[in-house]
Amino acid sequence: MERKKFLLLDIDYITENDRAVIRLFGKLRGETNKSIIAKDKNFKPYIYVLPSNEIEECINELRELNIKKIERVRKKDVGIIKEFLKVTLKHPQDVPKLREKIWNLNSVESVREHDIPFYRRYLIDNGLFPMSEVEVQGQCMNPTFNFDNEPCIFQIDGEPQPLASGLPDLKVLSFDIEACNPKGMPQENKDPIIMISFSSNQGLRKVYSTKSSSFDFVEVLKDETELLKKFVETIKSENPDIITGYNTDVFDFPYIRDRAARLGVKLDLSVDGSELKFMRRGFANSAVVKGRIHVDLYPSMRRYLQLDRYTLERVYLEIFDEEKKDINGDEIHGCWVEEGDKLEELFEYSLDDAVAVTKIGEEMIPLIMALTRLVGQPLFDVTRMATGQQVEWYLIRKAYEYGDIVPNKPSNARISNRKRIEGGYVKDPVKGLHENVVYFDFRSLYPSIIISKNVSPDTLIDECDEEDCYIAPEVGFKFLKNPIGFVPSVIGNVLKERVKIKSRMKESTDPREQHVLDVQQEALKRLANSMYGVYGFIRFRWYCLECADSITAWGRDFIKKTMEKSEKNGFKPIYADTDGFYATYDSSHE
DNA sequence: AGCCCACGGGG
DNA sequence: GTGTACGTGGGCT
Repeated sequence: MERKKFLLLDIDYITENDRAVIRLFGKLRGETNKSIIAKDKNFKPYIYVLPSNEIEECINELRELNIKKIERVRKKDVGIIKEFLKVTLKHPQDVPKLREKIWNLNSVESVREHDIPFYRRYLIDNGLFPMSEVEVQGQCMNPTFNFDNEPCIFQIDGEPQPLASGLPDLKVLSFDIEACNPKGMPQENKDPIIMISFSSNQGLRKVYSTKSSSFDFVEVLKDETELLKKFVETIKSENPDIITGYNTDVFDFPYIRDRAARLGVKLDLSVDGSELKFMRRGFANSAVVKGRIHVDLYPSMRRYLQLDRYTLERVYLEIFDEEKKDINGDEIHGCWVEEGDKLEELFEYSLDDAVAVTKIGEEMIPLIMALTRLVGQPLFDVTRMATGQQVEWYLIRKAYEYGDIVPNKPSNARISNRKRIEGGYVKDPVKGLHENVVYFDFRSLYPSIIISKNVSPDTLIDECDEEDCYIAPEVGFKFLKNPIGFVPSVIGNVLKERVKIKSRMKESTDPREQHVLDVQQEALKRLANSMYGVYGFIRFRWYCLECADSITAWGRDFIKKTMEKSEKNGFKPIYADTDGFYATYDSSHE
């Protein structure tokens, strides 16, 4: 029996002989650039069933559906302990097939945790965190692997163990393609790809094109087919852990897919030899390269920066306070046909785009990784999740730890019935130019209200003695003082953890360690910040209108009282919104 | 005011 | 893939 330690990059499952097999994609520790695919056949999909009254009858009805494994379990549901049935199924795809049938049984009140993807369930139940270290025990399936980028296939036998891990050394490869059309955006049915640029965090700088250049970073290829083959070859030989680009989910990868399909080029970019795939994620598709993490930086930038526009140039300027070389889209065709200096400029611009992406990646990926380790879902997924979703998956993991059954996602009908909540207190601004302006920041107001008033769906109560609960002003909703609610407890732990890390930062004398800790506390801050408005987010599993209304009511109350106090101390409030208020200071007051 | 639709990024 | 998911601003009615 062998043990392997590796950095967990990604996870999925495949079906072998009708059985679901989890695949952990990783990078072996100590062996640089060596990939591993660890397979686990021992994990089974399951759901929870809440019986309507007679539990034995429910078990019998489930048996009639040819379900073999049914266990009685006691779990909390919005704070109340209930007896559930844990129903184990054969294959993840049986869940969507059977849940409707089960829900319709007379003896069934509801079906729970039926929409947690299989690989996410695996991560949660085994306590594994992507971008952290994992140890597995088992046997190597291809012990003869010696080829440079051939992954080690490993059969897991026993439970994978999560390990504490330091900062991994990852290879990040960025790319950018150019194609052009005399007017407007290039069309994949007629406009060829004219160049592909690569840049890596290990110094690679390369442009491949079907036209030549005097720059030595440019290599000419005889046609577009060769260009696309070179694209595949470069990714395989560089063997990056992360592939980055800007808007690559929507533009570069789909364009490459379409051109490669026309020219008959196989896009086997993945670690397991499979081809480039696309996953539907609502309106936007995302490009999947198995075993490598494709990070389209565009959605992450939208989330992390507060800007008017999110072009690569604008984002670059914001992060580095430096203008990036830019060629207007409609000039590219001119540069390409005109050749000469204009073409040389285009080569420079194309490489510069790839390099800019690498630099932005180096800046942002540490934070993205810290957030990934918190949320506990694959980095690929986390970069494409809205912040509300990140909070939700964080809470789903916590619910598992706390022994709580996760609330179901609201149906579309329920979403349209849910009301968006009334905002915070807003005071119309006093017009004019003000001097000596100070800002009172309340951004931490909402989480502190949630914690101090124990605002949670499981502490919300209709009738209660006044001394045993907190009563929200204006709206009058009541929350039990004890026990501590699920969400307040989780937010409390996030804030406590952040305080701990900040104090470790102060104690540390190693600037490298300080930086790592700083990124960690920043991720915790962002997570806590995202928890502000979650009760009012209509698609949220823990949506609670009473909670949201109560929080803003306490918030308004608090802001008004603070403003009154500040006036007594010589400040004149001039404008207030939910997050704080601006005031001028009258020095004659002293 | 409320509904529908297009847009973002990319070349 | 235990899928099918955004938020907003403009034009129109």
